[in-house]
Amino acid sequence: MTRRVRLAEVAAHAGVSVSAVSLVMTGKDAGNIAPATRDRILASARELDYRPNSVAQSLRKQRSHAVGLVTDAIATSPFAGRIIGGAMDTAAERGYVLLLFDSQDRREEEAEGMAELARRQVDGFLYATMSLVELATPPPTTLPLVLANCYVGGEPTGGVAVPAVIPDDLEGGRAAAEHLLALGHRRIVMLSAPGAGRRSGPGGFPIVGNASGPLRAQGFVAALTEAGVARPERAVRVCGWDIDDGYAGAMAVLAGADGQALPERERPSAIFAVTDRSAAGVILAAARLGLDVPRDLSVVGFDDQEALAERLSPPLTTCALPHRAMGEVAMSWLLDGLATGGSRREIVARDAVHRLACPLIVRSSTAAAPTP
Amino acid sequence: MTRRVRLAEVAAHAGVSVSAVSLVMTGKDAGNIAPATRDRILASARELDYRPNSVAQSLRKQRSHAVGLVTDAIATSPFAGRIIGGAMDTAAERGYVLLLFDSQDRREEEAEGMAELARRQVDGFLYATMSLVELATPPPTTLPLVLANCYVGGEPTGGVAVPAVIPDDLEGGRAAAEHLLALGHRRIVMLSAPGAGRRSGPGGFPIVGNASGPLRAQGFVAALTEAGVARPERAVRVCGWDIDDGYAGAMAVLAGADGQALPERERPSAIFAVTDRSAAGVILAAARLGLDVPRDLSVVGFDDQEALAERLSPPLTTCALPHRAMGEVAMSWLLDGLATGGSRREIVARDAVHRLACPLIVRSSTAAAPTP
DNA sequence: TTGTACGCGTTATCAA
DNA sequence: TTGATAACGCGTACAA
Repeated sequence: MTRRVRLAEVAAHAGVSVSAVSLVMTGKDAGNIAPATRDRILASARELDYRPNSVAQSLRKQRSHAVGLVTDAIATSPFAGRIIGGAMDTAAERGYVLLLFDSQDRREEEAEGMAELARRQVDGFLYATMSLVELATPPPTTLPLVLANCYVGGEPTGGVAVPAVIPDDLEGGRAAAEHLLALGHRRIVMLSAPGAGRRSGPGGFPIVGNASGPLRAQGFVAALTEAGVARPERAVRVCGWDIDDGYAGAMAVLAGADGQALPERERPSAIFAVTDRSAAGVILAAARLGLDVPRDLSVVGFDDQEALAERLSPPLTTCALPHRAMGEVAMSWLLDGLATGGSRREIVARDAVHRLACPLIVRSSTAAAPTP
Repeated sequence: MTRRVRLAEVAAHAGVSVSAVSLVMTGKDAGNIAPATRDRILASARELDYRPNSVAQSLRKQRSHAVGLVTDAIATSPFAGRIIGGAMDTAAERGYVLLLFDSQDRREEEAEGMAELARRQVDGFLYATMSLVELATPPPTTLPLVLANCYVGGEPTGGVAVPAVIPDDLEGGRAAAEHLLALGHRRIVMLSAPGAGRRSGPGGFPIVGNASGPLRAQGFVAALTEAGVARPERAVRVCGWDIDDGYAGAMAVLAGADGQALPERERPSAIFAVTDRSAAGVILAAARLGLDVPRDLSVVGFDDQEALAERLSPPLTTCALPHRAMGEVAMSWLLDGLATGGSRREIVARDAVHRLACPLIVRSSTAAAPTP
């Protein structure tokens, strides 16, 4: 165990004062320290393997260069962890480190978790959620704050909005629908998922609920409406987020009471599933019914979930959630704000909520509609 | 923005000395501070909302009560993030906070990432990997260290082994096989995955590779051998980890050259897939072939992956990877070690590598073998 | 029982 | 161009 080397030891080793070493280590030596002295100090530092103690630096400079990463379940979620990757890389690039607090959906613990991190003198917070949710109230902190994958609904609290970076689920839904329409599909069903249900733990700040299902459906309906499809709202069925939900939904739509596939004209030629998992259920249902994807049925998913969308048989056409980009952009905003003074208001000076595109990834689960 | 309150301000407010406040705040007031004074101090602290500055505490006490959580891709992985959950809860319970560094599989960055955290004065490290891997060399640090979901292969370096907590994949594989055998299956195929391929980035420490596939296969073969099944090694096919791998593997085993399902006696009555994802592919293949699960084919997976195993149609019988427990146990070891002196040797005093059971979760994808 | 003084490792100010 | 010294906020021996 190599002992920790203090700055003072480097000074002694090089035969100079601590301030000289400090100036050199912080790069403020230009015009202050003779090059020869500088080199001697650097040599000593290297030889002793000196590493500045950032705890002491934080105390002295009143800046920790650490930010709190607070998440609801993201560190344990199937795929949204990419937000962490983006945030971490961006932070590391700029010399920041991440203090993690994941409430694992016990929202009432978030307040004390954030308080603990504040006690640790984090310079600001990134608050990220597993799925797109509307928060009824901002996370409880007075430190600089940026949201990722969530946003504060309603009117700005106290006149100051909380900056947020979220995916553009609505446009994603529209893109998915337009892709199918362009392929000639007209009998299209969307398997959606329930929207906002108000939730909140005791002592936790309230959230309004998952918002992405309805948004995707809204974009879907808009596209169908513009294409002149009659009564597109009826094409939306509210099922759920998971494989079994997609399976059940597809069965209900594709099969008759006898459990056999309906005749081609009576069943949809394409299904837009609200998640890749749901789409996996659809593909499974199609297989059970003897329907070939994409010949008999086109399927579009949403999320571009790792190890799923690309690996299905056939590989799934889907809308990619820009998780990594959300992490990067949100962290950039936060650090920019910290650099230029740190007041939350300055961060907000940009758009309060910024939407990132969900690009459509076309794979093999979609094909032209059968010609009538 | 409520200004930060220092201990000195509390002292002034309560009309006492700083040391009195300090004694009370650290709980060392018994027999030192008059109860009345104590209450006055507590009242002032509450009123001013005083929070001890842990940066200053760390500097003074030379302990940060922070540990570095270093991961290869875990924060961004489909399911292994449960390790983080377990580690975080255990740490929080004991007043520790987590500094996150995720290399996102860029192993050459781990050394400098850990160095940065060491600079931040973390008291120790938890090193966790996404999948069970054998490391050729321990992560580069002299601080107390515990591994989760990975272990250092070969002889202990420098005479001191690195403590590790890993899943017992071998016993899991055995349990899966025994479950199928108990159901009367004899024609069982395992769809395994390739094992250790030596990897390493420039400057990164080498790892030997993923070890769980071969271990699961080894347990599987052992069970079959004990049951008297002939040539069980031939029952293992090396495919891959993902849905498409399982799909292809199942097709190869269940279907003939014409793409139709083989007659019952010529195909396996049960398939053990190396992961739940692979098992999903198997189920999909069975559906395409018109085979019913579990009537015509029993399927067992491995991992108990969230939002997958339980949500498949039918819900999947599988071996649960004890991710959360690994995080908890590994963190407990680390913190115990830190408490009792902190030398790595003391942590090792327990077993160097501890294997956690992978309990079999029986759901609906397995049933008795068809009677001959 | 309370208060004083010093140290933790660093940076910033100011004098030499 | 350098070096001594005072903070940063807290913990703790030791003196009062």
